[in-house]
Amino acid sequence: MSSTPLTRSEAKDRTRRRLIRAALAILDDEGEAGLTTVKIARVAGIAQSSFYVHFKDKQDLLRAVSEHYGEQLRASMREARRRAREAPSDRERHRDTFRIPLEAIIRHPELLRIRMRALHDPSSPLKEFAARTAIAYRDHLAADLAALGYTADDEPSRRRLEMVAEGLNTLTNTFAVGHIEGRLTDVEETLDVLVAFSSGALRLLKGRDGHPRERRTD
Amino acid sequence: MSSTPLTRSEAKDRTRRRLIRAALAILDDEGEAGLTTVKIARVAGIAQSSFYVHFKDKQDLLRAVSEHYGEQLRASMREARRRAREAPSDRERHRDTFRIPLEAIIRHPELLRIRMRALHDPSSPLKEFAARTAIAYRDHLAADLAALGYTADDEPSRRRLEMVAEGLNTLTNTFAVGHIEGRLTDVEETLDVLVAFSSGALRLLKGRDGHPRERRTD
DNA sequence: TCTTTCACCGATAGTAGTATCGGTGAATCG
DNA sequence: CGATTCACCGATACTACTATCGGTGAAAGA
Repeated sequence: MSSTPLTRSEAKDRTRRRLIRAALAILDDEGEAGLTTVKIARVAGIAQSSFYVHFKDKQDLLRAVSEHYGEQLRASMREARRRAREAPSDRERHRDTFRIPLEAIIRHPELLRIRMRALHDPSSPLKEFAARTAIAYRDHLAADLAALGYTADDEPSRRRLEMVAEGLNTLTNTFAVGHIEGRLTDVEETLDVLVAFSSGALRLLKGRDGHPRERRTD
Repeated sequence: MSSTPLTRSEAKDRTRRRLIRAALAILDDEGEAGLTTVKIARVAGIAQSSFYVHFKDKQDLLRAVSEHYGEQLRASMREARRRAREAPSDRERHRDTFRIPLEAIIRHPELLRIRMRALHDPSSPLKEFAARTAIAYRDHLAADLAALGYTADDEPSRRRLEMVAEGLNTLTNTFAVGHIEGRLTDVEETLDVLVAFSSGALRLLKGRDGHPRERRTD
C-alpha cells in the first residue's frame, strides 16, 4: 500500500484540492443551490468548520474553483489550436475547428453544465468565470475562421462575423449537451451538421457589400 | 378614482395574481436563489404568512407560475403559426419562421431568461416547464420547415432534421438574448443571419442519401 | 528533546427562510 | 340584522446554513 508519508503542507494542499473537487461534483449534480459548506466538507472528508482553514468563505472557494478549472480550460484551448494548425487540408481544418472543442467538452461534461448554468444565473459567483470562458471559445473560433479566409474588414461584416462566431459557439455547446445526455452518439454526424450550419452562415460573409438582401421599409 | 368595490373572491384572485407577478419579477432579476416567500409577499404587498392562504408552499406557487405563463406562451405560439401561414412567399415564410418567435421573445424577455436558467439548473422546479416550452418551440420550427418542403422520410434524415430544429432554436434564443441585452439592435440583420444559418443546415437535408460526406475510418 | 506551529475537531452563536397558529374585522349569508 | 366565513395579520416554532472559538495532537523547528 502507499503509506502516504506526507509533509504538513502537502497534506494541506491535498485537502484543499479535495475541497475544490468536492465543490465541482456537488455543483454538477445539484447546482449552486445545493452547494453548502456542510456537504463540501462531508464529501472532502473533513469537519465543516475545517472548511475555513482553507477558504475565507464560500465565495472564496468559488473563486478558487474558477481559477483552477479556468486554467485547465485555457490550456486545453491552446493545445486545441496547436493541433488544429496541423490539419492536412482546409476541409479537415474546418472540421477540426468544431471537433476539438466538442471532444474536449464531452471529455469533461461537468464544466459545460456548470458554465451554462452560471452564465444565466444572475446570482452566480461563477458568472464571470463562465463569461470569460465563453469569450475564449469565441476567440478560438474567430481565429480559426480567419485562418480559413473569412476575414472581416468593414464594420458590418465584422459585426456579422461576431454573430456567426457566437452562434457557432452556442451550437457546439447545444450539441455537446446532446452527446453528454446520450441523445447524440455519432460525433462525425454532429460535425457534419455543425459544418453545414457554419458554411451557410459563412456564405453571408462573402457577400460583396454588407446587404445582399431586400431591405424592408420599416 | 377607481374606488375598487371588489367582491371577496375578486380580491383574493387579484392578490393571487399579484403573487404570481411578484414571483416572476423576482425570478427575473435575482434568479431562483433569491426567490423567498418574504420577498414575494413584500412585493405583492401582503404579510409573509398570508402567502400560505394562496399557495400550499413555494413549490405550489412555481407550479402556478408555470401554468400561467405556459398558457400565455402556447397562445402566442398558435397565433404565430397562424400568422406565418399568411406569408406571401416561401422566402418571407422562411423569414417569418424566425421573426415571429424572435419578436415574441424580445417583447417578454423575462420568460426567456427564466426558462434558460431553469433548463440548466438541476434543482429548479421550473425545469419541466422550460423543457416543455423548448419542445413546443421545436415543433413550431419543425412544422414550418416541413411546410417549406424539408420533410424527413428515412431515419437518418429524421434525426438530422431534429438536430437542425434544435440548433435553430438555440440560435434564436441566443440572438434574442443579444437583443435583450442591447448588443444587437437590427432585427432584420439578425433574421439574415438566422436564415443563412438555416439554409446551410437545410442543404444537408436535401442530400440524396443520408451520407453526402466522406466517412472517416475510425 | 523541548517548544512552537497549525490542520483539524466539536460546540455553538448568529442569521435567514419556511410554515403554523390564533386572532381580527370586513364581506357574505341566513 | 345577527351569525358565519375567511383573507389577512403578527408572533413564533422550527430548520438549515454560515462562521467563529477554544482545544488537541502530530509535524516542524530549535
